[in-house]
Amino acid sequence: MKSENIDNAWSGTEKCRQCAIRALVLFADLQYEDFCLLHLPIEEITIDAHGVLYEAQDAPRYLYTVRQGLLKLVHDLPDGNYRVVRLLRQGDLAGMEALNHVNYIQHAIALNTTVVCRIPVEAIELLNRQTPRLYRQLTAKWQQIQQEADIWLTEFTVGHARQRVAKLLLFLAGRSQNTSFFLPGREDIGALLAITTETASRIIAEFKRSGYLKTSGHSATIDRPKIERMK
Amino acid sequence: MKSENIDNAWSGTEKCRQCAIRALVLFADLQYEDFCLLHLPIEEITIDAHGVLYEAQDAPRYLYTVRQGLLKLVHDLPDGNYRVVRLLRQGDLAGMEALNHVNYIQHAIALNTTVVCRIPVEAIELLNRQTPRLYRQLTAKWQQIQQEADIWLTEFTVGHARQRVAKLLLFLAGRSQNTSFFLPGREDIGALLAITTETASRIIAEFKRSGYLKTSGHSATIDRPKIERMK
DNA sequence: CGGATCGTTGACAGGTATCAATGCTGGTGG
DNA sequence: CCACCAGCATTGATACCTGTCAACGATCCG
Repeated sequence: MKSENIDNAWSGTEKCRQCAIRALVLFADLQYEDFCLLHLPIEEITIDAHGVLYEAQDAPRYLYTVRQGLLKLVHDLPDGNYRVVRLLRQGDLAGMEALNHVNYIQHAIALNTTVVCRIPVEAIELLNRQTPRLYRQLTAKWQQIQQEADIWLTEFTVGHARQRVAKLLLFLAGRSQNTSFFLPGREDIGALLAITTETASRIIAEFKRSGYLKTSGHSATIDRPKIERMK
Repeated sequence: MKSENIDNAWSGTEKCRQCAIRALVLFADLQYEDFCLLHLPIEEITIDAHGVLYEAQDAPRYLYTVRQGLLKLVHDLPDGNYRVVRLLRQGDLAGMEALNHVNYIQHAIALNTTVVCRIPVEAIELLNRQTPRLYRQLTAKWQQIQQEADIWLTEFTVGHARQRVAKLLLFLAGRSQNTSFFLPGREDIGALLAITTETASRIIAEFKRSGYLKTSGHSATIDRPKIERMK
């Protein structure tokens, strides 16, 4: 389920400096001498679909940067159901609770094959003590999370089920044109939008019949203008 | 609408040190010498019900600590409706976006008479450069906001309208027993729970008829066990 | 006192949840 | 390689809930 490619500290650090998505992530502002302070290993971890990155109540020892793939943050409900409270993709951070030594609040589960960088909390804390340049990125990430949570609340929990599904599809399709994206299972779509699995299925099926959406396995493409009009 | 009691920097600083809710807020960890670094005025502002603390798109120059009262963060929707994305009360922070020099995202509006401390962003930034002791509180607050947003999402947007109203009442009543609390107008309740004003009204009225809820103006008390059972 | 705003209630239509049955498909083992 | 199975997706029937539109009562404030 979880296959780790372990690098030693040095090569991990070196990889961080050369990271293709560095601008997106935590270490964007760091300079050469800052990287030299990183003595704890940052590991790149690959998780298969349905694999668990961490569970709620796990000891919060790591912070994760998503390099590829899609993760869901799952909040269990007392009645046995669950709600997906966020989707994480390239450049997003998972497990920031760890920085406050609070247990993880939700489960982080991969929807498709996902690659993350696992950063020990102590590495962040150490770096924070030595250089001020990390804080800006940290607070920026926090605020981004907050902002996205608010958008989530106003986009995905308001209006009729058809409109919510349309918005979700646009979110999943992202900014890229004509490229395919990962379409979650109907149960997850339901948990994302606070609708039932059956309703999610009906609407997805309807979109497919109308030609607004084409799928092949979990890969999908949309007719963007048509979907936009349903919002 | 907005009545300001302006203190000069020194007395404001002195008041911060002696603040009754200091443990709840940003300056909990600060020591005497840290307070001496505060050269910018922190003002205490009183806002009447329906008063506006700030509006989305306002220049983000201040951060606010809620000392008393209740604020709603309002997100306008394209269709002219609005959604309340958070409620702020004693010890909460409003306008943390300002720390990242991002315009305020929502409107902050008082539900009842509210007292806040207005802290200039530069004061925070200055303090951050001089002492590391503020960061822990700041990140703790960010994380609290994130966590509450997720709880909001799972509590207030899931289940039937009756259950949502029950959860909201429990939230508003807080931990205190038998004390009255502020009950927002039906339109706000609707915007909080993603239900219509009419549905909110029906359910509140039903709770009142059942004796689970007693109101007098905007002041209310609940029969906690009964309400708990409706969740 | 009167008007404006807010809260309550009714009737009805439409949407969604629920329960249940039937297709579909990818993966497994013979 | 194929048959089979388990899990997922789809679809139908129905009841219930909520949104919508509309009217009326209550309350606050000038």
